[in-house]
Amino acid sequence: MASIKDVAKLAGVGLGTASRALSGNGYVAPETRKKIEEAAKELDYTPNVLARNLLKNRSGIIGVLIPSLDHYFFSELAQRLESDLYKKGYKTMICCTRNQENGEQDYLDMLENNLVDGIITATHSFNDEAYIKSKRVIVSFDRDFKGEIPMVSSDHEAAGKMAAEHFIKSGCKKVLNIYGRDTVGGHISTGKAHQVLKKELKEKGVLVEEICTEMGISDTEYYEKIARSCLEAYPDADGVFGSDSVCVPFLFQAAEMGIDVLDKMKIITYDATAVTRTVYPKISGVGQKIDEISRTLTDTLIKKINGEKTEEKQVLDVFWQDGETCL
Amino acid sequence: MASIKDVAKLAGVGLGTASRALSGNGYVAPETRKKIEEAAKELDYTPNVLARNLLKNRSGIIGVLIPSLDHYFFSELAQRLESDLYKKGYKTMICCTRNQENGEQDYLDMLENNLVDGIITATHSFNDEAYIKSKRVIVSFDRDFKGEIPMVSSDHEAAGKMAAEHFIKSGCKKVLNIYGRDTVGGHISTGKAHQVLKKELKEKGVLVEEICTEMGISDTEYYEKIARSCLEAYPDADGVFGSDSVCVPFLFQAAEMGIDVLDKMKIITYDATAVTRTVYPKISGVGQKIDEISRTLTDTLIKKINGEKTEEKQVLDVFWQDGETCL
DNA sequence: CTGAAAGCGCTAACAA
DNA sequence: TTGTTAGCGCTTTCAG
Repeated sequence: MASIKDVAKLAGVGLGTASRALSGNGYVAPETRKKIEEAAKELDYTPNVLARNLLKNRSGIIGVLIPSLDHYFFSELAQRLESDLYKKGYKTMICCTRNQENGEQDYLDMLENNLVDGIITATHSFNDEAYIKSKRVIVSFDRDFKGEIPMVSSDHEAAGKMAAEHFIKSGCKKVLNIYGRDTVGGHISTGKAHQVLKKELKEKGVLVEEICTEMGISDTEYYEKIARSCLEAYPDADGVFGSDSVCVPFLFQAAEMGIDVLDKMKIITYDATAVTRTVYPKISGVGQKIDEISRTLTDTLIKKINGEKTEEKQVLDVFWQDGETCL
Repeated sequence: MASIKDVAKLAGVGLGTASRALSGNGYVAPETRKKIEEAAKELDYTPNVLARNLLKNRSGIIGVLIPSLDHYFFSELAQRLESDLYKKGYKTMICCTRNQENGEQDYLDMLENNLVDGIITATHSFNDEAYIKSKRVIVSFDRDFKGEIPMVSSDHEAAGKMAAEHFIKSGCKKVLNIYGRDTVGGHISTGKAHQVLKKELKEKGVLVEEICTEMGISDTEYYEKIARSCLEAYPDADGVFGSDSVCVPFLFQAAEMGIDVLDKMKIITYDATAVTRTVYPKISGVGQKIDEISRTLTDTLIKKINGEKTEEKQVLDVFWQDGETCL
C-alpha cells in the first residue's frame, strides 16, 4: 500500500506538495503536478480515506435505520434513500433493527463513534431518550420525537379521510378496519389513518369493525389466517382497510374461499407499494410518496449536517391509487 | 467531543493508561481503571472509531453491491447479508449499482480506499478487469471471474433439470422459455437454467419456444405486455418457465384475459421469492436458498479477510417450491 | 503497572 | 509556488 509519502519521495517533492497535487487543493506548478501524478500512477497510489476521515472528522456515510429490508415499503424506501444519498455524495450504511438483539442502540452508537455523519431513522422500536440524548445529526421518518428531531411523515390523516371517502362513495355499510397494534404509544404512524377512517365513517353512519393484528410480523401465513378469520367472522362486511401485507393475502384468501371479492366488497390498501400493482386485480388504495419522502429526508439531513436550520415537521401528501378493488 | 486525552487529564493519568483501561487491553490497576472510567463517564466520552480504524487499517464495514434493493430477490439477499454480517461484527454498506452512472466503479474504489474491509458483489454489469485488478477482498455471487475471485452460486443446471422434470411429469407439450437477454457474455447466471431446461425438454420431444426479454427492467407494465403477447402468440402453449417478475404478471394477465391458467397451463417460476407465495394461486417453482447463499458468502468473505484459504467455487442446491401452478 | 513518545496517512497552516 | 511542521484521536511499543 503506497502512501502519499512514497509518492512524494519518488517524485522528489515535499509531502504537502504531493497532497495538494493529488487532492487538487492549493497551488502546484503544472510540471510538479505532472511528476507527482506519474509517481502516483507508478506506485499505484490510492488515497486512504480513513486518514482523511479522521482529519476531517467525517466519513461520508449515512446510517439508514429501518426495521427490515425484505418488506415492500422499506425496501423501496431504502432503494430511494440510497440513490438520493449517493447523488449527494454520501454512502449508505443499512441497518436493519428487526431480528437484531441490540441492533438499534448499537447502530445509534455509530453516530457518537463518528462512523456515520448522520442517521435517518425509520424504526419505531426504540426508546426516544437514546435518540434525543444524541446531539448529532438525526432525521426521523414517521416518528415524532416531540420536536427534538426533525421529522418527515406522510399525511396519515388525509389518508384516513381519503379512504373513508372512497368507501362512502362506494356505498359501503360495514368496513373492517385492520391495523397493527401500536407498540410504541404516542408516535404518529399509520395508526392515525385508521383512527381518522373510523371517525369519518362513523359520522356517516357506516359500521366499523376494528381488527387488531400483531405488529412487526412479515409472515405471510399469519396474515392469511387473519384474512380467513375476518372473512368468516364478518360475512356481511363490504369493505376492508388495511396495510399491503393485509390486503394482498385478503384478496387471495377470499378468492381461495370462493368469494367474489370484487363484487362483494371494497378493498383499500394503505401504502400501495409495488405488489399491489403487480397482482391482478390491482388493489385500490392510498399510497405514500416514497420518492418524495426520500428526497425530503435526504435534504433535511444534509441541511442539518451543514448546520442549517431545518423544519421540525414536514408532512407530505398521500395519493390515491386507482385499482379494481374500489372506485 | 471529549477525547481520550481529556479523560486521561481529568483522571490524572497518562494517555496510554487511559487507552488501556478503556479499550481493555493491557494491565491497569483496578483503582486507576476506576478513576479513568469515572472520568470517561463524567466527560461522556465515546471513542472515535475513525482514529481506531486508521490505526488498525480496517473499518469493520463490508460493501454489498447489488443491482437494486426494490427487487424481490435482491432485497431478500440484502436482508440476509446484513443480518449475517452483523452477527459477525460487520456493518453493511449497501451499494445499488443500477441507476447509478458510475456507481460500480465508484463503489469498487472503496476497497482501495480502505473504506470497506471487503466487498460482496452480486451485480453483472461491470467489466471483470476492475474487479480482478483489485487485490483486496472480494467474493462474488453468481458471477464467474475465472477463478480469480471466489464465487458462490446456485446450481442453475439442477434448477433447469428440476423444472424440466416437472413439466414432463405434468405432460406438457409446448413450453415457453422466457428469459432475459444476457448482457454480459460468459457469466454463469440463471441463463444456464434456461439452457438446460431447453435441452432436457427437447430430448423428451417437448416443444420449446424461446422468448427473450430485455434485462434489468423492473417495470411491471413491461412484463405484463410480455405476458399478454405470449398468451396471444402461443395460444396452444401449456407451460411457462420464467423469473418471478415474469411469472407473477403472467398468472394475472391470463386471469385478466379470462384464461383459466391452472387448467390450461403449468407455470414454473425461477427464484420463487416471497411474492410467489403471497399471491393466490401460489406459484410453483424452483427456488434459490437465499439464506444459505448469504451465509456462504459471508463465511467465505470473512475467511478471506482473515487470510485463510477459500474455495474457488461453491455451488448451492436449489429447491422445489410446491404451488398450485404445477405439480 | 504506568507514562512518554512514536506513528497510522492525510491535510492545512506557516514559513520560506 | 513549495517544503516543513503540527496535529486529527487512537493504540502500542519502550522505558521506567
